[in-house]
Amino acid sequence: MSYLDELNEIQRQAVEHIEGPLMIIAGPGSGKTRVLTYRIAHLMEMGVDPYNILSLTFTNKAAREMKNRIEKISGPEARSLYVGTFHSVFARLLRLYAPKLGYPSNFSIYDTQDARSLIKNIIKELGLNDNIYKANIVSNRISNAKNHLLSPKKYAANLEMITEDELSSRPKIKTIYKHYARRCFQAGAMDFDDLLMKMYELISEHADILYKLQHQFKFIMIDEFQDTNEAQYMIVRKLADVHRNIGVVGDDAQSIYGFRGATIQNILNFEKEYENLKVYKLEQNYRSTKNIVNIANEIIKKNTGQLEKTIWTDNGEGIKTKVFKTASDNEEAKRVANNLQEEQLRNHFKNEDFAILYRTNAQSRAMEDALRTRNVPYVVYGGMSFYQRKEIKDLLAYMKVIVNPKDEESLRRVINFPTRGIGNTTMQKVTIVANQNEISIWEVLKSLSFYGFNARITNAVDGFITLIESYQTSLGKKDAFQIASGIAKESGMQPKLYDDKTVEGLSRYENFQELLNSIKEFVEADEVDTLGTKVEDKTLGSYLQQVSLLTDADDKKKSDKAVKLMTIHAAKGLEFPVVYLVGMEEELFPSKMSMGTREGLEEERRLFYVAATRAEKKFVMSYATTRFRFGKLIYCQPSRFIDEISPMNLEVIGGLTKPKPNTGGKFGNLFNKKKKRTAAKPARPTRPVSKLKDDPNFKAQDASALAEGMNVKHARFGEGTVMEIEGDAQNKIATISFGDMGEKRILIRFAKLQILS
DNA sequence: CTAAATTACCCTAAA
DNA sequence: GGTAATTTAG
Repeated sequence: MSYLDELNEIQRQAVEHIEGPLMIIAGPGSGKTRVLTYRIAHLMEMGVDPYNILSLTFTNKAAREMKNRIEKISGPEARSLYVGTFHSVFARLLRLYAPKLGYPSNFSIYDTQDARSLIKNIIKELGLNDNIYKANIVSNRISNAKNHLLSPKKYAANLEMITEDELSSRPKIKTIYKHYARRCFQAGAMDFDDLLMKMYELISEHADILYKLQHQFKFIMIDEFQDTNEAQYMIVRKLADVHRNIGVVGDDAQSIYGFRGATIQNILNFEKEYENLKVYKLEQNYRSTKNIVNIANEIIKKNTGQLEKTIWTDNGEGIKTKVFKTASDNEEAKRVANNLQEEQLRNHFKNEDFAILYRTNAQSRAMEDALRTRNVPYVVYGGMSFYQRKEIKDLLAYMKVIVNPKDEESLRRVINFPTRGIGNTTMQKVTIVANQNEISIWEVLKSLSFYGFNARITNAVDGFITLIESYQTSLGKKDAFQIASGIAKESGMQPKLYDDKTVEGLSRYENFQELLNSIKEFVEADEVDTLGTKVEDKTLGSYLQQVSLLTDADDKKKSDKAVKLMTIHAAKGLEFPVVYLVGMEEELFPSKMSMGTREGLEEERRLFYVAATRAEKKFVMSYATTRFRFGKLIYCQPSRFIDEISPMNLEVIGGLTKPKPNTGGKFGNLFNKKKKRTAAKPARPTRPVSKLKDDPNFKAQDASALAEGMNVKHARFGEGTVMEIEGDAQNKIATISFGDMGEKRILIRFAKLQILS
């Protein structure tokens, strides 16, 4: 049992814990994953059947890694382990038992976008004021309810929820929720939160299923326990109720998902609920320098009420953490990029040794620009991810409709894309009919003439239905790739994308092809799915089941040889030799939204704690005194978190960027092919030029731009002045005066004018 | 109905 | 700064 020798005393005790509940409080870098994996390997060594072990994580990546590591120790029998994210494990179980709840077993999964769009429709249909009932406020509310296991009925009867809604003058949310739930049900669809709530319903209402699962999962492990919400905890508690072999691993100081219902109560309850609980505290940090550990400790000390523990390290002192003070967001990005290249030259760090972390996804752009001009390869995680792109969602929607034609959101996406003469008015009428008869949109479409629609529309719709149904009949016979590539062509989607030769169009086509390739891989690969189990089933249904829960952090093709850019949230559980934490400004970090309450602010502090403890060797912070937000310049104060660190741990560096070294070819690489986000907008085919001169905002001075042979297509004044131009003035610099804003030097890029100074 | 042009809106993190 | 929604011209 050589693996036990790699552990320290407490780690070993935790690994050797077999029966009964246990809680591992694991500080950052304390070897938590190692303990988790070794414990599972050890259980198997002690004769526990891997089939009886369930291990839940928050990301697919963590699940996959865990499974691989166990397989290395224990061999192929590890494949029978049930390892996965809460969502993917529950989705898989729900596929088996969905009919018990009245759902089809090939139910669709609605992502946040789908859910929002449906809620928006419902708000409109109910005739509510969409200024008050904003889709994302309502959807957050519903999500919140589900995380607390409140069905529409329970919600309406819940005094607290109702009062809150009334106080915010949104008393109808309960009605919207009711409609939303019914529509999802009719569409045979579950949203992310349903995967939890319906799972709970399933085991609450069906004793036989509960019994079966309780006896299957004799040992249950939960990673990142501090991030579980009520629904997740209640499910697991029920599942573990017979054997009580439940092990949780977590760190209250790293609880950063309060916004999706995570509650520290789960850890506190856990101690009460399980009397013979054994607690193991892993306090030694093997990851970071003393400087970094000190900084993290200093910050977290400001929080009240945490579990008692002291994180310490035997590692070297390390260097002081640098803080860059810069004049603007772009300066900040340049500064970080320059420093990064300096570190590469002087200390031989590689691209993949760096992570740039930020509080909000929008901050990536400046960083991307700076890295791109220096030819430093990078990958951005999160934000507008691959699976959220329109072209990807559209193709997936076709597939989802084939598998589950009742899926309203997917059907809406594709019914008129590419255009086939079925417009908004038609769909509005169809929706009304569907609602009146309490049937799905698909069913209405199937008998349009019965409901009195005219022949032209009926024809168009019939064509669509025939197309979908022809693929439905081959669902059992053809594999996922055959169907996907077939519908891609036959729907006209692929040709349409192919014909678009604009820069964005090319990139869309590339993405589209990439999705098809990945489906091909899914079909051909003798591979494992997100749960790490071998997939024999290569049908479309099987593919869709797993793809709905993928994120771009799961993309194995994302390079290991690049600088990584991500939010702090996305960085949880990861480690990097050098970490830059950018945007250390009040209202950004801590976020303005969170500053109102003590709990909010404390969660931001924990977030800082997570960020700092990602770093092994070097931790660098930066802030800007001005920044563009929503296209507007704002002034920023340094984050209070900087003040909460004693100056002896920091080295503050002010001033402006040094002239950047020209590193063009030297670090050049073929690899960073990523396109500019603000990609070239080739001049549109001639259409009437905007009636700029009729615009009351049009200023005579702008005529100077026209005078230089540029054809102004579109102009936006006031905040963030932008003009779109036609012609070949690109990459030239012009001077234009803007009335009271004074003169501006302007770089004409990609048919857009950008103000330089 | 379709496609371009224009405006409105986002304002934190995500499975 | 970027997209989704709405308005307008064809």
